Amino acid sequence: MSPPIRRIAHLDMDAFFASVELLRYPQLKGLPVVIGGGRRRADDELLVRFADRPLSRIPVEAFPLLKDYVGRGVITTATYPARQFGVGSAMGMMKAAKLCPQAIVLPVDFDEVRRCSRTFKSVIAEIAPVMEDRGIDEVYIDFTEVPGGQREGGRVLARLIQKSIFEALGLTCSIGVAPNKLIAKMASEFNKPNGISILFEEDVQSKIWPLAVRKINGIGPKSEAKLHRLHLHTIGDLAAQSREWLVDNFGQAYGHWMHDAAWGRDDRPVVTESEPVSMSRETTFERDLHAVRDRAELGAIFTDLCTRVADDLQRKGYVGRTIGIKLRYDDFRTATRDLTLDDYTADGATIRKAAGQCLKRVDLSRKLRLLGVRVGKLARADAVAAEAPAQAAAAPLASEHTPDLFQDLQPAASEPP
DNA sequence: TCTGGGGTCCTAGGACCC
DNA sequence: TCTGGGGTCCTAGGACCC
Repeated sequence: MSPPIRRIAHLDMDAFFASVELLRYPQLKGLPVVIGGGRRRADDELLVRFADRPLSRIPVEAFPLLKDYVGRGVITTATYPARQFGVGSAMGMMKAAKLCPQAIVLPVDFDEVRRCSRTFKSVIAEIAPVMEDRGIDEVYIDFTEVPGGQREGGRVLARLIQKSIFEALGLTCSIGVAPNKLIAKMASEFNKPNGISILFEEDVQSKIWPLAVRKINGIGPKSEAKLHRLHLHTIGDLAAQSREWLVDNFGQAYGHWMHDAAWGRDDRPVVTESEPVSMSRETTFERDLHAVRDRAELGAIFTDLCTRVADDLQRKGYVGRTIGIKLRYDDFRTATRDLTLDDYTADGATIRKAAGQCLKRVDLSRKLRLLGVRVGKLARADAVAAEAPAQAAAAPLASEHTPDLFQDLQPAASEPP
């Protein structure tokens, strides 16, 4: 018997956030629906107005429309009918409203989406345990050693997984099965929605090379633009370049990676467990704020962000040593500052104090549109407590700060730019 | 009317140590 | 005193992904 051939699957839930909403509002099936944007639930009013009937009986005409949307949000997902109009993920809501004003807008229901995410992943794990989490709606699965994983190149197992997820949730997904993660990821897009695509090594030339370079997971808008300037458009164009030429133009690491990617080579394993590196909270304001003129408001937001990161750390059992801030100016430039402490912390006041130090080192004369707080260099709280019990116990800083203020930033803000 | 929020990884310079 | 290096940590920014 010959050894099993490596078969890796990539599974992507179809229009996940939107599909989850359609479970609740089946009357919207087949219509252009867009998820995302608002801070406030756009359907709140609906739920009050039609409190007397089941959600599935709320008339379609009553739903909020994209043309009435105001705010700074972006689209998280669009249903396939909405995509027909050119609306897509990460697009600003205002731009989308121009393309498809009649689309229905619904906010993200994170709790429900997370619940569905856990369910579909546990359904997969029961069938094929070597699974890598790639975010809320995607996973890689190693089919190689799964009984039946080799049949028809993986198609039989992929079908079983699709069917099991549909039975558990009523949601569809698309699956690509290929010799590695890189090709599987591209393959999963071939037959969307509710599709399966099986690729082998020998298909790279015919199925992968004609695709745009941007289809490679790892080539983003910047690299795409640079490749276009060099007159390279397809993955085949990329594969035709020598390794040396790519290294000369894109650097050691990226150049070698690009060459391998273009030839469909990728030996990354499917990783079933990983530890977080950082945790952060950030928020874009409803209107741009000024460090001095809107001091009180900013101070409250800043303290709240620190508190929320601290809660996240404590809830998940982590502590961190590097505290950082991020701000985005009204012209969309981004600045970050960070500070590494001697001791690990998950304490809101300690984080607030360190973040306040960071704030003093950044230009605050321009208006801000976003503020964020990050904690990095994470370690498990129990591991650190076991190593240094005396330090972990002491937390004398909690009362040092009044809860409002952005007062740390006043001196720097009053200096000339 | 521009462009969310949560992440990871890489690069590059300077400090500091051996 | 000069010259040369290697290694690690810290910091800032940026590309990319979901």
